[in-house]
Amino acid sequence: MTARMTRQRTAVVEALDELADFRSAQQLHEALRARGESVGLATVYRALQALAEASEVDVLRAEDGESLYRRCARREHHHHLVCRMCGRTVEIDGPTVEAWASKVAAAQGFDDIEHTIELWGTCADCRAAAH
Amino acid sequence: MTARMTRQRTAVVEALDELADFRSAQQLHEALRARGESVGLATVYRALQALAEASEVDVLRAEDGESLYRRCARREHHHHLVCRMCGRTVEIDGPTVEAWASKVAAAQGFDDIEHTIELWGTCADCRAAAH
DNA sequence: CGATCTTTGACAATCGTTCTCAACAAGCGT
DNA sequence: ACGCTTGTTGAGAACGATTGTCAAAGATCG
Ligand SMILES: [Zn+2]
Ligand SMILES: [Zn+2]
Ligand SMILES: [Zn+2]
Ligand SMILES: [Zn+2]
Repeated sequence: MTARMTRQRTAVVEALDELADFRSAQQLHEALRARGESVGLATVYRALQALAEASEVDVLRAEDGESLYRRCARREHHHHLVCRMCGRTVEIDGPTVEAWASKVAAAQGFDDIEHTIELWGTCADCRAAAH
Repeated sequence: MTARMTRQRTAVVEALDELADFRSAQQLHEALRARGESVGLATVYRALQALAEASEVDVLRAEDGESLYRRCARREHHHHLVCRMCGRTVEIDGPTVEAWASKVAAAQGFDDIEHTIELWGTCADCRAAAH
């Protein structure tokens, strides 16, 4: 009933901290394997899922539908500007947008409102690399 | 080289118009079958893909990753407030948000900026139905 | 009508993600 | 340190949405 601390779980968290940007489960699995800290793929998925439920990591969907995970600095609600190519991420605050979203939704009689606000682009480095 | 008008393609467009709200490819396929206008599932996917490329339909991803399609009234850029349960959709304009999004992204040196802004909720009818 | 050339559809294949379940190991009380 | 209990792991199967394959069907045009 209590969450147990295992080698695998700490390894996943370490990999997230080390990589810093939004990464897919498979990328993390590969990174762990490369470092010698082998962890089963299913276990990586389970760890990320648990971390997401505990709000320890943020999850977002890439354009192709793959889930990307990141350990953000703030625990509070925020959004992201993400590089499509390398995953580089900037955390974004949008007080105006938050207010706008809830007002618009309420005006239409909708409940249990959630919003998805993400910005995608190509970061300066990736633009340079593409020459 | 030219797009041909076929029974299947017009059937898909008709189903979209009739259903009005965001629907998955499989839901549309089922709706067509129910009406007797049988169309292959792969064909439904191909038709939706073509329509999306031509900006004739909007596509968005449900929380479970499934793609949902809708024939919106406006062709111009806009966003959506969607009922999680029944797919009921309200088209949303957000001039403030548009300005905010491009300013924030540019300030970070990102290029080719796109944004995802979608609102999810439970519509009045679905809330009532859940009694 | 006939030739051309896109489109269709049943089915296989892909791919991210979840499930299964026997082997394993944390945490705990002794 | 030693078992017990019970959550956790991992290899592989299963899943589900989507896409690829390719021979047969049909839209368009002269
Ligand atoms: Zn980049
Ligand atoms: Zn729309
Ligand atoms: Zn509803
Ligand atoms: Zn917009």
